[in-house]
Amino acid sequence: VPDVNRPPRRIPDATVARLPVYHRCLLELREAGAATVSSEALAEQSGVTASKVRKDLSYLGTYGTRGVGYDVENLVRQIGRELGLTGNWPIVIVGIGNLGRALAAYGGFTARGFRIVGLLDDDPAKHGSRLGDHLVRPTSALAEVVAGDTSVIGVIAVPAAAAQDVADAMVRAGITSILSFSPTVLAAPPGVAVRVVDLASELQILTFHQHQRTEPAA
Amino acid sequence: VPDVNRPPRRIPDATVARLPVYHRCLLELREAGAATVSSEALAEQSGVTASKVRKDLSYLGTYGTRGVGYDVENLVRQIGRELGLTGNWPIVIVGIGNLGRALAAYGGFTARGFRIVGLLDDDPAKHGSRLGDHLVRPTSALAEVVAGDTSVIGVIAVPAAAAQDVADAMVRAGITSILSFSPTVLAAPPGVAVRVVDLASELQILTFHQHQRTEPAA
DNA sequence: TAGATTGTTAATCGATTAACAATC
DNA sequence: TAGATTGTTAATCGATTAACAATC
Repeated sequence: VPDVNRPPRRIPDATVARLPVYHRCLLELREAGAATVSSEALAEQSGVTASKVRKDLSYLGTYGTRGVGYDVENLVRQIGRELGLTGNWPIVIVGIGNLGRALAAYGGFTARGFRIVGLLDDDPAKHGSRLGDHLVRPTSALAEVVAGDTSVIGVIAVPAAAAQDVADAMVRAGITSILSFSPTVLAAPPGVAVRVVDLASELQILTFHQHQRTEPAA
Repeated sequence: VPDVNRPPRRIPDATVARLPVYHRCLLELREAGAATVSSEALAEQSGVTASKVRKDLSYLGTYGTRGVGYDVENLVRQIGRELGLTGNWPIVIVGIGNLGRALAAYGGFTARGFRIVGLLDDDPAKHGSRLGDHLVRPTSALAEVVAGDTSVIGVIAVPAAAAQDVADAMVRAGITSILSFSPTVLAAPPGVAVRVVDLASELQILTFHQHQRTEPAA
């Protein structure tokens, strides 16, 4: 009887955050016809160190071959499996303003395995307007759109003042993964994963460094 | 002669990334009429721990009062000063597709002290079209728009395949801070700060956790 | 004075890095 | 076999946390 191999499957957050980058680079490498890739080459393309690449990949399993490198096709599959990239994640976007419209039309989501299942907004003037394959519907349709499918990912692009209400409604509808572009902290119960991308904060982090460089002797 | 106070002005990256959040919360608190705030209250509103708030703020200086808390007005000013928020950072957006248009119209940039000085795109069909106060111009106008002003922040929203070329052009034009929404790693010389926000990667990090929860015994 | 809350310390935790034995 | 490259170790670095003396 072979030993039941129970790997300590605890992948560090920092590693998880880099897996999508590796995945993207590997897709490009495959596209370019590469059969194998070394940690050195993948590191170069991903903008990290080779040491980091090897350590990160070692958390997933032993997929490399010493003296050779990693099989591109296999590594794409393994990282995709780890990230749960089944190629078919439903997303619902709430808030069809400038940003929501841009997200709805963004080809990058479709290309990376996501499909929109609903576009919601509470402005009656927007209801019924068509965006791609979808009609804009009221936010109250959230439960209907999700329909108990806990794999649906909620995307929030409403003004900050409305974001918490939308997040609450998403949680009530059974959503457990939320990506918000509203510049405000969101509270959510333990089982719900929330990521906030604040575009202005990203710029402000840049101004900090710029400011440090231009006025070094503050 | 008073001792020349030379504080070890090295602020950790993790702290810098949180300063915009504190700043935003403090603006809200000020709006709500709060004169002072405790680390506990600011932590609650910022979604972090009180210990973290105090440690972070201690890197900036000694701005709190024991037994009382922090003066909201003063803390807004101090964090703003640290981030270099002069209320007038010029940004140029290259790539006026869905996302670029949304960014150009995004009120959050204006509200947080940024102003657009140029909208550029290499599609001739877009040239001359008006977006807010600006006409869309060819990317070749970059040097002219920047005009040697190294405080200009470059925002990239072109397809991944074109992003490195745009980044190179920005660097040539004298830009030293770049925020890219193109899903690709960007190479830049040492003095140039680059941040990449990859929208699809953000979703993929969520699918990892979702996948872990739904298929715990992989 | 008594109660509240900061600023800082020290311990812990997690992430990065360099080095190299293992091995293809 | 010789050269290349992984997987892993151990050291280092940076960030978080809890605790509490200082002090308003």
